Amino acid sequence: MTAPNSFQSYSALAALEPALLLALPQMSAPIGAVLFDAGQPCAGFPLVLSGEVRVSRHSAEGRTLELYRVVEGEICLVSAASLFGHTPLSATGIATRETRIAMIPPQQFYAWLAERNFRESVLGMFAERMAELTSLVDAIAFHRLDQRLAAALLGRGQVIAITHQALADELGTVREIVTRLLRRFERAGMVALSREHIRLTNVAALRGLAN
Amino acid sequence: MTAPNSFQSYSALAALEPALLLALPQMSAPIGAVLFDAGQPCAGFPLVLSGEVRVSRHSAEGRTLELYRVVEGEICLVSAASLFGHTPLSATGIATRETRIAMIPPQQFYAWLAERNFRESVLGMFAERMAELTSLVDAIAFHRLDQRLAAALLGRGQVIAITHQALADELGTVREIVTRLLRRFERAGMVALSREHIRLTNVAALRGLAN
DNA sequence: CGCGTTGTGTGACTTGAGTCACTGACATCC
DNA sequence: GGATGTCAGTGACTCAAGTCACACAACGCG
Repeated sequence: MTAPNSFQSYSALAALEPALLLALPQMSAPIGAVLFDAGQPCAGFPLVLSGEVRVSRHSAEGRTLELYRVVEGEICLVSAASLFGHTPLSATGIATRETRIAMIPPQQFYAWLAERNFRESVLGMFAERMAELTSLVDAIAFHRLDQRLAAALLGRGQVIAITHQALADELGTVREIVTRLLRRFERAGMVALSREHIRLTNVAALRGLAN
Repeated sequence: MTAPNSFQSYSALAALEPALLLALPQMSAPIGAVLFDAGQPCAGFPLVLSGEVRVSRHSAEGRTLELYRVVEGEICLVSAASLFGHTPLSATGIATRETRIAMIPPQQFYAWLAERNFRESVLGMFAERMAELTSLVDAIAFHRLDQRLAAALLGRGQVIAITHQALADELGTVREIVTRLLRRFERAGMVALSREHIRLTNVAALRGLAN
């Protein structure tokens, strides 16, 4: 099922020998599978060939906060940092759907970093992720949850299929709060709610709230 | 005043030609000087030769949250990320005291990244900082302010000379809250307070609170 | 020494967020 | 078509954190 060009969404890999890429160990994971966990050493640099990985931190009380998601062609900040510093992983990666990844073993990864093309591409994507993480810090520290929820709803199309619990896990809060805020949005005419579905009825207002 | 070995606290630079290092532009900044600001392009990779730089985000309401500090021998995560990605800086850097820095111009920085020694050292420090930033996210999202304040007090010696406002700026909160929490700590026998000074009287209890 | 500046302490009040304990609504699978 | 599990909605309550508006002490300078 893995076509020779499964890697083509990674520009970082463009200049590398295709045979080397095909020799990389691959694995597929079902929805919900834990691909790596905070505290563990990093097994290698993951390339998402298909599917999606959710990277998050978990609190002692069972709450969850999403740091970012990785889809085909993107890199994982936490894995990269862990490899760079030979330090344990600082977050957990879970497949949000059936996901296929290839792993670049650590030694291979270090060697490829010597290649200008690979390095600059990886570091470039790395930097984007860093900026996102910094905005996340800022959002959590300075913005109210309704603003963050509004922001989370935007850019996913008109109709969003998601449970309130899943939104709570993204935002680092609990289900009841998401429900309450969504109902407030609904009363304000910004969204229409139904089981597992949120339809945006006033995108401008949501955008205004999100700033 | 810049001895030829001002760079020696940077192991990343050990293998580089000393003449190149001495040719780097240097500047000194007084306490409170803004060395770089969020949104600007990054002027180069700063090496702190002496002094200290505080890197923080600022909210619209005038609150401040410290991301990390850079002293001699350390690197600046935000500057590095900005250079890697050719993206604007995502935070602001301010000298906390008289500070002397050397700037590695962007082109020079990219060139040196090709050197294995420089690259691995820079990326290694980068990774440590990333892990700290991830813990910060987690702390803000999941921990109460008293816990974070307790943590902020530890590891600075028995007697800390700082204003409540400065602590508030580190934690991303306001002065009154810090005052209130510190008084609570005092009543619980954990600290003794006096103008601009906090003396830790029960480190174990503070550590317990901080987890 | 007097006086402005800076740093602290506090009380009253507001509000955002989380917890608890339920009630239903819907979905689907024997 | 009842039984079961997942989602969603809600009211009552608690609490952490922030805001406002002060009072006042210590400092340091002319």
